[in-house]
Formats: sequence, structure tokens, C-alpha cells
Amino acid sequence: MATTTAAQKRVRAKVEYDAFLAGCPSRQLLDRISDKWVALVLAALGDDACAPGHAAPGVLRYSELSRRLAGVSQKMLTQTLRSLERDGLVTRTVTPTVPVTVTYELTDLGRSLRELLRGVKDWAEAHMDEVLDHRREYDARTS
Amino acid sequence: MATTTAAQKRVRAKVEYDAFLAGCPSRQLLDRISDKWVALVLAALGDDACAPGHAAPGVLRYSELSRRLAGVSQKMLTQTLRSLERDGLVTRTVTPTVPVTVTYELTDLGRSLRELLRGVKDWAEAHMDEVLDHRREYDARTS
DNA sequence: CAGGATCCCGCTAGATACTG
DNA sequence: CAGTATCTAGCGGGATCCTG
Repeated sequence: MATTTAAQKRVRAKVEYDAFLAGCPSRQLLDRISDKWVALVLAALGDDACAPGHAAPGVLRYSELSRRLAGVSQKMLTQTLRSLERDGLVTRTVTPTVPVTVTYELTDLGRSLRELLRGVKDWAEAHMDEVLDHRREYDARTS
Repeated sequence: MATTTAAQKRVRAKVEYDAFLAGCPSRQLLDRISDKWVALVLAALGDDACAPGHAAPGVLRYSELSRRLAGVSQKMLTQTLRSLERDGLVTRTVTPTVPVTVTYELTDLGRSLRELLRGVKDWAEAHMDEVLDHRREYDARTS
């Protein structure tokens, strides 16, 4: 089945995405997920030790998230969560209590991205001192 | 040495960075590296098969980068490269030819971040279809 | 070739007020 | 509690022109 293989390859090449290309949807998706709040929201949702003494791990309420992500505005948090929900990275569950309870949880897709972004967040925290040193040196050299 | 361990832990806790905190420098660093252009520049600089038939792999000229990152403006490319240089992620080398030749190369620090960000870029390309499906479903459900 | 300098528009993030 | 709605200031980012 050499011919089918070659044909399949051609078809494959057509539907493959390349973020280096300006018009490619993956470029826009890369832009979406390359976001401070996305990284922090996903990190918080996967953090089991986040909201101790309550229901299931990895399930957080809106208010818990906003407390965890210090300094986030309601607008940005809601916007980020909506975007993540639309892209299928988190699920939003509304429980009709009084007042209403809304919880967010990672999907499998979200979990896969979370692993990557947690690495980026950890990198930032781990190499902070190194970067700070480089900045000082650079600023001294160019001033 | 239980006391020293406890003391060390306390000292450690002081100098550790936490991107969840608003004032933490690592939050700002996370914001910097959570950037479309950062991901693409680092990805391009590590790509050996990028500029075939020329000097060393992983060494790219300004014009080669701007060609690779389709749609990037000069301003954003220069701005991104400056920032990366300042943070010690890339080195900038000026060769006094006529006209001048400027090349960029990853540092070890930059290489370590590149591995992570390449994962993010690959994720975007790999899961594009899945995300697109979720968006269609979401838009249909909410319209 | 590899930018620097400037102008300027858009839209995004933040603050504030209101609601089911 | 978990948002929506509205307004606005600020700046991100593109276009354009210029230079060593």
C-alpha cells in the first residue's frame, strides 16, 4: 500500500499546523495559551493542596481561584475561564444552591497542557535569580 | 541537625519565588516569557534545520529570524530579542562586515526554556483540531 | 543589513457600579 | 456568590520614515 501511504502523507501535510505561519490557527492558539493568567489558572486547578478540607481535589470555586491568583481582576479571571472552557480545557459546573455555587475543573486536554505550563511557571520561579543577575549586568554594560 | 534544617527551611522560604503572588518578580517574569513571540523566537533559534547551508546550526541572523516568524513586525522582533538578551536567554553577536552582520544564539539558560516552550508550541499544533471542535460545540450550545 | 525613532490607533486591562 | 455592564486611560503593537 505504498500509494495510499504517499497519498495519506500528502493529506497529512495539508492539515498539519505550523505556528511559524502567520495565518495558521495554531499561531492564534499559541497566543491564547501563552498567557500569564492561563498558566496560573491551570496551575491552580491542578494543585491538589490548593483548597484544603473541601470536596474533591482539583475542583475550585470562582472565589477560591480569585483568592489564589493574587491581583487578578474579576474581568480577567472570568475572561480567562470562559476562554479555557470554550477551548475545552476546563469544565464549568453550576450547582443551584443559594447563593449559586460554580466550580471549575480541568479536562483531560487541560491536564495535558497544564503539565507543560506548570513547567514554564516553575522555570520562572527557579531561574529568577539568574535572570535578575543577567539584567543587572546588561543594564550596567549598556548604561 | 534538625535545628539547622528547620532554620534553612525558613531561609529558603524567604528567597523562594511564587508566581501566584502579585508582587513577586517571578510573576512578572512569567508574563514576559508567556509570549507568542518569545516562544517562536526560541523555537526558531533551536531549530537546526532552520537555515540550511550556512555556518553553525542554532545561529540565526536578524533577517533569517524575521523571515521565519512570518508576520512579525520589526519592532516586536527587536523588542523581543532585546528582552531575551537582557534576561540572558540569547546572545547577540555583531560582526563588523559591510554591511554589518548580527547573529543571535541561545545561551544554556535559553536552551532550557526553549525545551519547555517548544512543548507548548507543539501542543498548540497537535491539539488544534480538538480545540477547534470544542469551540464549535461551545458556540453552538451558547448561541 | 539591522535596526532606531516617531506617530498613532485599537483594544485590553483595570476600576466601578449593578444584578440574579 | 459569581458574575455582567460600562467607561476610560494606557500602552501594546503596527506602519512609516530614517540611519550607521
